Amino acid sequence: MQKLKKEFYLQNDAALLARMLLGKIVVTDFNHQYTAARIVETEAYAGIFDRASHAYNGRRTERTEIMFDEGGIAYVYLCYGIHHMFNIVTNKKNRPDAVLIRGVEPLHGTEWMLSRCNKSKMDASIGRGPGNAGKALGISRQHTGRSLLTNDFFIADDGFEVNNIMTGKRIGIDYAGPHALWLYRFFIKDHPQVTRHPFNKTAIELL
DNA sequence: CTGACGATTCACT
DNA sequence: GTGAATCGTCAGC
Repeated sequence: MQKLKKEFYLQNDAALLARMLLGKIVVTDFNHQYTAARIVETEAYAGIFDRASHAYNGRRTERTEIMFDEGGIAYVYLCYGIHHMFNIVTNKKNRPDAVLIRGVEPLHGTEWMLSRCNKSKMDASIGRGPGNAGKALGISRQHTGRSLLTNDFFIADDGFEVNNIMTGKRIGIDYAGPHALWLYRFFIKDHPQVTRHPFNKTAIELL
């Protein structure tokens, strides 16, 4: 299992990175609670020209400043006062791109995931949806800005080959107007940890 | 300081 | 498909 290097995160095509992150493994080992899960659904948020992005039009705030930093760190923010959304910051400094991790397949440390999700046995909801994915991995707002090149928080490649990649419209960004039509969501076809949504029906398979 | 809202989830009809 | 939960963030005054 190979930890992704800094150069990977510095690439400038957020959509391509979102697609390449499918099949990779998120590893967290906070407080000696080792958990690992395979990424099965992502969304790209592409810099200052993307109306769906928090960094649209170059908006810098205390919260979004982290997106303007160099790739290879986490951007985690609170949504609806409940859900901690885990993003991977990409691209060079002052190019505020990010990839939202929307779904993961649990691989290791399922006992920790169960306790974090207040469940007694595994089911498809563990890791499904951006809120649940971060929750299962123990990622919360306090991890925003954290490097993904450390030993307790990183992304790895185990050589797994993803076959059926689908792409479609991003979810929950109606406010983005025409940019809501961009095919910036990527997921593994028919995977149990992929968000159930009407957009899945209009998604198309990549060759 | 205030009000409106959100890159969601879950239970329920 | 509909609606409530819940609070940090942000723009505006």
